[in-house]
Amino acid sequence: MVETVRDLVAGETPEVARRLIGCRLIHETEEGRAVGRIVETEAYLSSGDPASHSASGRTRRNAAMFLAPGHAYVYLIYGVHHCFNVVTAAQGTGEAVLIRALEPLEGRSLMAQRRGTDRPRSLASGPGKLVQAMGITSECDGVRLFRGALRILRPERGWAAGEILAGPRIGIRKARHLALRYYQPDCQWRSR
DNA sequence: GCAGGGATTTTCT
DNA sequence: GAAAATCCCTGCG
Repeated sequence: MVETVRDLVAGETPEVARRLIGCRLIHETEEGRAVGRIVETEAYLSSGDPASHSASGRTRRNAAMFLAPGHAYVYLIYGVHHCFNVVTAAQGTGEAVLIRALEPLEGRSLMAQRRGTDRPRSLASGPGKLVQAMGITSECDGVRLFRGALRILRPERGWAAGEILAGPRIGIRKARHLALRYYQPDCQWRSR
């Protein structure tokens, strides 16, 4: 039985990706507090996964991916957007779970302000969107997600996940045959 | 509703 | 030189 977030993120990465669905991501800043429920994730592994940033070793960008489980890995993609990951596996391994979409729970007006839109479905339905909505920046790269301003909470007591499916990851060319994306088919808040 | 293209950093070939 | 774990705007139906 998983009791804490620390336990949760220390397991096998694909299993962690599945278990993060339903957990909440919270960020408290001077602007206010924003909370979202994780509804879509992707696992990135350290071996047999050429799509993973850790596939060709450690660089300055991916260094946080090699920290202990429960750290954040935030990186810039396409030179424009940032993506948020939860580091998994043992320190030095290089595995993580990309958070792809959130259901906005608290601070929706703050999210709308940060996103520049009032459309609820556009607030956090994509990895770049949720980073913007939550006010996550590159300064969050490498922070621990247990007790700080940015942290993960387990699902509320009594909350139950619906059906969770695994399928190909989005936006990659390599390793398309691996079913490492986890999502709820009936969820209106996922990216697609 | 859908296709196409631009923005712009990091890394690898 | 090109591709990449993306998003938004435009143009066209």
